[in-house]
Amino acid sequence: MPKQLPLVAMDACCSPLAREPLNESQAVELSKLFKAMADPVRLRLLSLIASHAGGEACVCDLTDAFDLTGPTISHHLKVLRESGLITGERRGTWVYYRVHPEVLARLSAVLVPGDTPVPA
Amino acid sequence: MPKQLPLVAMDACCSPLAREPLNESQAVELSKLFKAMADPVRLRLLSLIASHAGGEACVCDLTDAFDLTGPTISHHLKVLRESGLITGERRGTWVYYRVHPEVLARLSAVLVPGDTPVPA
DNA sequence: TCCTTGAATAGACGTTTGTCGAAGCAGGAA
DNA sequence: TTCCTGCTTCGACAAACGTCTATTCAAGGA
Repeated sequence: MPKQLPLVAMDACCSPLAREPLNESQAVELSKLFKAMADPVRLRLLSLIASHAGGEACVCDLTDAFDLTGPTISHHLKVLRESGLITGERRGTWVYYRVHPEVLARLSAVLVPGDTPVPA
Repeated sequence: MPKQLPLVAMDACCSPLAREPLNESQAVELSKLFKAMADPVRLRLLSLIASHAGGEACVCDLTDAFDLTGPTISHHLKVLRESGLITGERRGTWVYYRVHPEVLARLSAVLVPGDTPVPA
């Protein structure tokens, strides 16, 4: 319901870092993903959602895990959403988030030399 | 010679994100690595070094690839060094950098569910 | 010795980011 | 309707970040 944004993440990107030098736009795309993960709170949010039973977690669960205000958690969730790493869906009173594992897998593949060249 | 700093990266960290929730200190450690990679210039530097013949590149090669001043490149290399992703060595007039592939591999493993639990 | 060149450090400056309190919106219950 | 609760948006502010110029250091060559 927060209207899924660009989803830049999906077409990001690139053969492994060590195979050939990234060009500038590839680097910009990739850096958006890394930027989204470059915060301890967001990493924990991601991990909480990913490891939660059923593959999704509601915001209320997430907020309780931190000493931060609601708006701050909401802000971090928005950053993760806009980077394409998670999606949120409202069901009745609560909003549930789940991760996009393919995006994490892509990112993972970029870091190591052995993996998929770039499936599409 | 720029004196290898903490190398925090080596003991960072963690079973895959989706296996169990990261605790706070794990998240802080991991976020340092992601922060180091959360910039297009640093990603390209990393990629240039990793993909360079012989596995190393001298600063002069790197500087030429960007429209940025020497000090700026030097600053980014320092960030990468302090995160443990690369090392620099002076040989005569030039300084050569190489990446630590194990650190990238660790990071990669954290992102996907299937991989090594956490070898130690 | 002095000079030149490659690289790192110091300090300044504008931009981005993380956090908050206050206000707004969406659903459900009375 | 009105009220309450869960979540998001808005606006502000301090801290962190990326870039620059000027300076310093390190190594070699005259």
